[in-house]
Amino acid sequence: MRITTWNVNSLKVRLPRVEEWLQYAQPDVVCLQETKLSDSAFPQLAFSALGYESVHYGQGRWNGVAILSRVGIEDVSHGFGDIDDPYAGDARLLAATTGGVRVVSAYVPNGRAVGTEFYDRKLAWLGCLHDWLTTHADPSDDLALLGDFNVAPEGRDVWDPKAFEGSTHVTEPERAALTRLREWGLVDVFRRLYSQERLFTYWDYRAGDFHEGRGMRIDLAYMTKPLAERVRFALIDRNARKGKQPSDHAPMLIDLEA
DNA sequence: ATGGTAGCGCTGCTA
Repeated sequence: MRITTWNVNSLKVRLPRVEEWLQYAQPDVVCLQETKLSDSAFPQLAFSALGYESVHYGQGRWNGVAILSRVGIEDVSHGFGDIDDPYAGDARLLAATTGGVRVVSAYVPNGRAVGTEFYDRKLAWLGCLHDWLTTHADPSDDLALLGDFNVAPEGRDVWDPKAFEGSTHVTEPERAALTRLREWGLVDVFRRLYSQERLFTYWDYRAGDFHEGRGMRIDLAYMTKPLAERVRFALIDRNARKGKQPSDHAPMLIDLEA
């Protein structure tokens, strides 16, 4: 089973590229972030025509998450449920069971700048994600949490650690929030396969960052240990960041045996 | 070179 994640930065603009990508990448499951659509504007029929069931959780304009699957979708839920969401009103979390796996598509708040209320609420949101996992899942489950985490887990996950000093995405509290997720029972399955630097998923549109190699690895696949044991291959599809009207993020593919 | 681009939507915000 091929499970994937992609921050598309507007599904309205990106739909032709997503359709093309579905046909050559042949994913079984796709987690999307930043669709920037309302549920009523979500192009369910376009995906259906390509053989995918889909579910979407969106408010329009900003945020928005979706899950596509060609192996069935059941037990859909969105948001943190009973847990008080520090970004209430934003559509940032969607879960569904597909192909025997509990799949979660997540769009972690950006945080804007250290010391702002947005940064504080980003940390709180990551705490809620941990609490939601501990109350809705078990480390022995086959669970995959994929999405745009807006945190680079380590120094090797940014093009130049010195350039990021004092910035969001690399601070100790953000990294500690991710460590807490892993300590509950999740594995960064891409990093487990590849230890080298410069394996990025995001490049700012500005200043030629993509072509200059100035990126970050902030789109992650966190899987419970039973599922992580089934990972056979992983890839960041940098080709999808090239050409006309790309997203600023590249999609990531994870192949599971059986 | 003290910046730059993209998307939303119509003025400036968000990333």
